[in-house]
Amino acid sequence: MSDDGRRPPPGLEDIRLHDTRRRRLVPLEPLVPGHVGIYTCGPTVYAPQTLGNMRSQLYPDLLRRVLRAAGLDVLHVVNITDVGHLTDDASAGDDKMEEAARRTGQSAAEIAAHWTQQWLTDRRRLACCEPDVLPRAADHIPEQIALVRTLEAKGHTYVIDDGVYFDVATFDRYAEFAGLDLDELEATGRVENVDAKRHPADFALWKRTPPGVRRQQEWDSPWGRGFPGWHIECSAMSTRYLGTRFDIHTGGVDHIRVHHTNEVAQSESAYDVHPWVSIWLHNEFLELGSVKISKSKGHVLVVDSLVERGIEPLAFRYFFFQAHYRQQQAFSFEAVEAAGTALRRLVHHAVVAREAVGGDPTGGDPGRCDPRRRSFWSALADDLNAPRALTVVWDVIRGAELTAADRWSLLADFDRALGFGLAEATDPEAATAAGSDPRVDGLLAEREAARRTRDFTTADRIRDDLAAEGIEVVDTPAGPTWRRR
RNA sequence: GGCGGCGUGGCCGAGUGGCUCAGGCAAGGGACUGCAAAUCCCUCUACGCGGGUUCGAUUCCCGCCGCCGCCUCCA
Repeated sequence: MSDDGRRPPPGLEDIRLHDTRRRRLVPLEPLVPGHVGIYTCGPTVYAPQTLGNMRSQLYPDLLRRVLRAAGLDVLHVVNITDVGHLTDDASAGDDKMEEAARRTGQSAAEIAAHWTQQWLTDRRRLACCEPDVLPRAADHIPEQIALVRTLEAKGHTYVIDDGVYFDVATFDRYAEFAGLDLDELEATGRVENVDAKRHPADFALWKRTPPGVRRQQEWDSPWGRGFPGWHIECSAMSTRYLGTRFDIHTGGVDHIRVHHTNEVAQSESAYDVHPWVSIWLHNEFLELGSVKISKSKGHVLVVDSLVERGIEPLAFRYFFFQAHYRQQQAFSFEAVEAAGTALRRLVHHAVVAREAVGGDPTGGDPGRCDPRRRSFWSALADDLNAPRALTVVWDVIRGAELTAADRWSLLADFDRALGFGLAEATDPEAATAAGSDPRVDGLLAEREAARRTRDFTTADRIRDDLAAEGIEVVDTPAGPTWRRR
């Protein structure tokens, strides 16, 4: 799986990433040399995951690909939240899964299974590598209870009717991670929402099921029947698979303030570690703009929204690469279509080069290839600067001095990060071979006859008719060919 | 209100104190074609506004305007 034993390609010797905690670029220094653990906040599976959500899957995928290309042994954990994610922080808030079950009449388990599958399918359609571990919160209840007990034993919790809460006053660094002002937070007047909580920022570790209520998802615990709070699952599951300290934690910017702040508080309090996570990565949002309007009509923007418009999912992957992950990116169908056009051309040129050298990626002149290899990988080593990496791709495609061997050796190498599947791709511009459809062959022969007699009216009519059914006629010196559009 | 970010050519978007400052898409011109398509070549348009620092700012500083995000669940 990994590129063990390989030297990193030129430009990828020193990887720097933007750490949210330190608010600057920092060098990647794995806790265990040669190995990197990544924890990615995955979906809460009560609803479809939007294209915006998928952005926070795409950049960890790019990250893991880059790290593997660098010769590191990567363990990528992506969690599935199938319990405990509250609709609201107040005691009135309910579990999202439970609420979805009530709303749809399906069981929480059915809902979770369905949306988990949909999400995995969408990930694959965007060419994201399968996670190495895909832990589900509901499968890790004992770990979560154990962690709450540890926190309780160390005096970081208190119990109220509603459940067990983390006492942020017991963790000095609470405000540090997100640059919070706790006094300010206290003064903002959310007090009426927090009931018996000692501080507005205190958060649920375990929620008790009220007397007389029966939940679909509930477990016995030292604090009574109930379910775990949302934040505790990430601390518990990351520890289970990556240890009490690990290298990289990813998520969306929206998580910095609450979710990740709380994860840090729990984990550093329970394990007496600091920093718990070496590097925190957060992606900015996809800017939906006017598309938001359609969301209120009940249409959410998902991978299938693209497919319905005839846009292939991989176009969105290319679109994602066009902007830096820490920058908001303006979404529009037109922009993704444009990305799709660019990708189609990219694949075309890659396949032409690949065929020309019989698929052998080991050719290429070092004098011409190495500088470009360095440019590409050093762009990605610089906090995953995919837009800059793409410019190298186009330089490789357009560069007149490059041979097919140069091109394919470079593009095959680059595709380890890009993930467009260039080694297996078929040429999107390729013509369909004669003989594959007798009817089309017949029409083309008819058209050729018309062309020979310079009866272009007839010839063009035949071409137009074929175009109307999605068949594009392509004339070549060797005769006409065609392809479906 | 607090915190953070952003405003670049028709669109999406990199980047930089000066060196012809990306790349893609679109558009225009040319080659090729009977005409197209695809491909190739060429071209165009830029750094929100006002000050300041500087020999020189799109890039640094200040102010203003506009946009977005987080602060409640959210990727």
